[in-house]
Amino acid sequence: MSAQNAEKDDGKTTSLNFIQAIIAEDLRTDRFGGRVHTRFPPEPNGYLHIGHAQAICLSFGLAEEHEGGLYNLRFDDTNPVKEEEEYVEAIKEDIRWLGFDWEDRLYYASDYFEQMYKYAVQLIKAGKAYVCDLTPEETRAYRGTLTKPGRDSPYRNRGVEENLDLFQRMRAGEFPDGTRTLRAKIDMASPNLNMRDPVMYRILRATHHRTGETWCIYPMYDWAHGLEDSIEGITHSICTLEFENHRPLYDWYLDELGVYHPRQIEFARLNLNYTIMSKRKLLELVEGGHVSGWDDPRMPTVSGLRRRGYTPESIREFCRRIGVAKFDGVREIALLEHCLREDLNKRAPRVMGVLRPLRVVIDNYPEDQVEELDAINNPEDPSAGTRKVPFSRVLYIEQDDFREDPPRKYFRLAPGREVRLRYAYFVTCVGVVKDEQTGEVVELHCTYDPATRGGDSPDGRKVKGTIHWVSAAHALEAEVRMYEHLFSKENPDGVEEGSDFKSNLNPNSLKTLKSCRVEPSLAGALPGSRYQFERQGYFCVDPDSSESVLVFSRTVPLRDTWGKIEKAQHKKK
RNA sequence: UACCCGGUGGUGUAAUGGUAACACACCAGGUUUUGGUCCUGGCAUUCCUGGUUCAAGUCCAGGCCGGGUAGCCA
Repeated sequence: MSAQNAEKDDGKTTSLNFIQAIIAEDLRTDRFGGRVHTRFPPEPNGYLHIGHAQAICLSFGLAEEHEGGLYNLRFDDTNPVKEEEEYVEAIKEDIRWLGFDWEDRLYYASDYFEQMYKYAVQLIKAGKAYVCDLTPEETRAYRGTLTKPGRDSPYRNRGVEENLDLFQRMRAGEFPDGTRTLRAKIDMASPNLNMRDPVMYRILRATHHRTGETWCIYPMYDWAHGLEDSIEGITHSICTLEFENHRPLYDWYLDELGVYHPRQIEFARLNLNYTIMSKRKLLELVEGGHVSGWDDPRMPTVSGLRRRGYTPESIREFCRRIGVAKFDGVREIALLEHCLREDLNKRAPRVMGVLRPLRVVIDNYPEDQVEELDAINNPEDPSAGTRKVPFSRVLYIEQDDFREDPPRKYFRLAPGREVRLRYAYFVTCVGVVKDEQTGEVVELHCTYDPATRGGDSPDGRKVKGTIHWVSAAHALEAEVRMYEHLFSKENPDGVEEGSDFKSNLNPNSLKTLKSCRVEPSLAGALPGSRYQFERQGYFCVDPDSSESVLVFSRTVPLRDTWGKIEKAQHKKK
């Protein structure tokens, strides 16, 4: 066994991803005293999405898989103009829902502001930081460009005493916003622009959600982040690829200060096809009314996925399967949906629900008779047991399950054809009633074979199709929201000149079906509960449900082999 | 035009100098009281050119292609 491979309980050797390999190496060389301690550091300026979920699963998972490993939740609240308490609570709820427990290790960057200030003073005293009076515009001009080196600020060589005095007065609120900054004295000619005397503190008067008006100077990300990691004793600070260019600065600050030095490791953030992940664009969808809110079931937010009916287990499994790398590729949402179906198949109780009802009268079934038929709750889980479903003379079936003129390979109901009503009887279509004006099929007449009760034919006669149904007199009315991908293009950002991602919004991403009928066992179903509507998909009770109306979201449809056949037939024509 | 980082089937991930594998997707078949699940099979891969080596996806050099970086955002 290689030193970089780990042995699991089952004795199988599993390969390590590149981060696990780094950690294994650090453990081997005793770089951090045998510890593994990670963190997830969200800025409380928006809701978490599936990309954050991956980052959480990664960072927290890395700690969980090591004996004694720990993980922190830390709010990186260094920019009061964007951050709000509301987001803090939402983020905590989402992470808990995903199944992680940070115990008592909840931290805020703002808790370290005083310590950070002291560290800044230390750097000034060491001649490694200075107060700069350049305006933001001048600062930009002095920085140079990607190909041209920058120029030293005229304030770069102020004396230590003057810097100390000015910095203290910045904190005391003597200067207007934006008039001065504290900068690290590094190298204005560095090919890495992050090293061209980066700003450490800016003057900013804003009410901070935790520290209120205590501060009018706030630390910049690069200065703050490594200190936060250092103070908390983080060993491996996992972040996304765009911070790779910042790592030299992360290291520089910690080295100059001579403090405990965690290791920053970058990975490729999650991209999903048919999905956008940018906070800014998601916000635009919310504010533009293109979705109902951050928790709209079409949103890739954790709260949206939750409302859609996703299970935390399926999301964690997805994050496990996509792995982690430095290659910035695009994952297929089909894999997420596969993980979802796999989970729901095992646990979701089956029920019958008719989305687009078509009335069926069983001509030879007694007028007032009602039978309670046995139905299996979950064929994948015998312990889920059975339930009773009422059957009577007038039923509803799915409009899609009848064709007056059935195409090849269509196994469902058609004039003269016999099919099985699931858990009930074999029925044969003997009559079709149409609307005289529109020609639309409005009612079917069938006969049933009493010998086939429960769905088995004693004479061994076969039917090609089994369809679902509900008893008209017993069914509950329900609203069902049929969701599809929010975008109709794999890459929503791929657009013509002059147009933007919103032009790729899928006009069919939500279709609301108002007069659906579901079996009576669903009475009182609680928001958040998930079901499989047989032959159709997985559905979740929406919080919009009330005593009087059940509202379901379609979480994900079942695989649809017939749909594929039909599509292929259309193509041929 | 500077620096940093990448490049393995359609998609993503593995192979850690020694038979290029796994999952999803797709296609075909079987089982089935869900056209679901499950089972079987198929498809198809190391960016290019050199070099080192008995042996290179892996190491080296050069090229090509892609991404990131010029906030007092994170």
